[in-house]
Amino acid sequence: MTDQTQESSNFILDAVREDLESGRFNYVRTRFPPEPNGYLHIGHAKAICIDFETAQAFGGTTNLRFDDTNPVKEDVEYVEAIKEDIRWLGFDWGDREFYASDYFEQLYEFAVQLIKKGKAYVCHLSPDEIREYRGTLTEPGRESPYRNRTVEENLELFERMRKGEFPEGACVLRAKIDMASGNINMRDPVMYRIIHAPHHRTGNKWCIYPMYDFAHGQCDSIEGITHSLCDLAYEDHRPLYEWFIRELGIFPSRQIEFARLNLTYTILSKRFLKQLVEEGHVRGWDDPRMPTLRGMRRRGYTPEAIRKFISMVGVSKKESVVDVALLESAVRDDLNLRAPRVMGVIDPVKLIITNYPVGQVEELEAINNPEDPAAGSRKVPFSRELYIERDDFREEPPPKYYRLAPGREVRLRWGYIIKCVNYVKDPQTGLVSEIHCTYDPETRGGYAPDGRKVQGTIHWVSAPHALDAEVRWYDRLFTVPNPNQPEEGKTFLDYLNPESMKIIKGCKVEKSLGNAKPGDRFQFERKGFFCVDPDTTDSLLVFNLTVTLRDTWAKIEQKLK
RNA sequence: UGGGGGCUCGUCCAACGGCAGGACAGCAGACUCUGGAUCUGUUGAUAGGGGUUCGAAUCCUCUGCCCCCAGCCA
Repeated sequence: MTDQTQESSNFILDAVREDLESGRFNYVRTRFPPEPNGYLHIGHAKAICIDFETAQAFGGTTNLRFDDTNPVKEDVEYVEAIKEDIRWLGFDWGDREFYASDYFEQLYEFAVQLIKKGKAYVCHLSPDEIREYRGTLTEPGRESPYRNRTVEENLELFERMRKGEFPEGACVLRAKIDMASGNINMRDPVMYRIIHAPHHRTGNKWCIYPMYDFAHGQCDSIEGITHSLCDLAYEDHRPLYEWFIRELGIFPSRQIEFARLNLTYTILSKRFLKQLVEEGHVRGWDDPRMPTLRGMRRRGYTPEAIRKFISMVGVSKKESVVDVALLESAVRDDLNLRAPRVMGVIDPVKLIITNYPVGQVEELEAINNPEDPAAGSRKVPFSRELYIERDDFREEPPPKYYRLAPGREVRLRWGYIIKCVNYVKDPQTGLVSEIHCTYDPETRGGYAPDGRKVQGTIHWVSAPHALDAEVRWYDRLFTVPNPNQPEEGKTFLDYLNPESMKIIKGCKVEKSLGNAKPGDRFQFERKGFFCVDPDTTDSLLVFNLTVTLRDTWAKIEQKLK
């Protein structure tokens, strides 16, 4: 019992604990800092969980801070979407919602402070020249000719930058650090650049904007963030993060980096996801095949399942690719406990019970969720004509197949035991078009009073009562585990799975689904978990396949081949 | 040939000088009115060499491999 709840620790939690014990900090505050330039995906969910849960573990709080320092890439549309997704995931930042742009004035003052200390200067080198002066990975850079201007001159120039006296690209403010540093980030990094573009929050108030490096750490510090948890990509930036804080003499937030999430059979790069949407490879940011939180939500994944998955993945500094099967397992595990069961026939074939009275209808009782007695039961209509799954009947059953076949018995879930006496084929297509069975009236509810064993149980719907439905059957978006590493001459697009979505029309589902609402989740017995899509109309139910059930028979059948 | 990181079952994560463990996946079985769920069992790993130590995945050292950094993006 207790081993089950064993507290899962990780290197970040360890570090925070040490900081508290050593007195480096006496409280914990983290932040989740998205740039409002796109939609959140499962990779962000990892960061969100780590940020919020690390703070929670020590009774601390987490700020939501939009890193809006580049007006040309950002939009309010995204801030609303991001907030919505974080809330959906189940995290609450209370009133601690901030924007880097809230601190533009303060940041400007910090810059002035550094200029006065002789630690920053205005540089007129062009972008190309800056790159050239920066040196290479193996050669040191050279100092800018503008590096040793007087404080007064720098102060004046920087003020004129702010006033808009220069066009974009004319000059930048740089930190004066070390052009020979092995760490390229320390070779006089740009602190401010000129962008004559309106900002989604500050409008036209500013035309100079701080770079990430000059904004992030200072914002952390201003907000009293103790632990600034971020991507491994920023490891190289930590010396700079600490340099600014030290030179400014402000609150010393601590940056700790962890490995970002990668998942098999998908991509999590914002740029590539955008390409999928814009080139029409998927139907939008909320396409159920997308690894975005909106996509997963529409697909039917629950926030609980996603959080569970993130906790199962763990936290480390090792770059890794997590098997998407782990995610699917978390989703099944969660849905298994909460999704009501219903009967839905994806690929229907007509079944006629020849000895059942024409016109007779019975209401049979079906349990809603065997995992949850509180879910109760419902009545499902039964009649002479049913639909069953085409795959649940074989003219010539393979070994170990224990569904319906000529002369064989099978149980209709919650119904009767039936026996196949005949079947008819469509001469045109060669497909079975009708299956004729007799039922055993003694077996109502599925129980055999004589104790005879009936191995197979199949799902069904009453033909005259069934509702029409469209099912969108999803598979992996890509055909290979790691589309991020294409072969020579290929791109991730070459690995798109052409069968990632199959639209199946003509499905038949039980009557009780008539009042299902978009977002409702069900288990179609023996098939999988499905979620009602917002495309559903009064006349047509549309379901998304969330995830299939484990299919042992499919494995057996595979082996037989 | 600069700087910063990383290498433990197929995958992800533990083990913090003391029996290499868990989850997912796989395999085998039990049970079952979902070939679901559940339960049981099981396969399977410390990158390599040297050293310290009673004892090393863990400490030291050498080697190898992988990732990141040369935006006026974040």
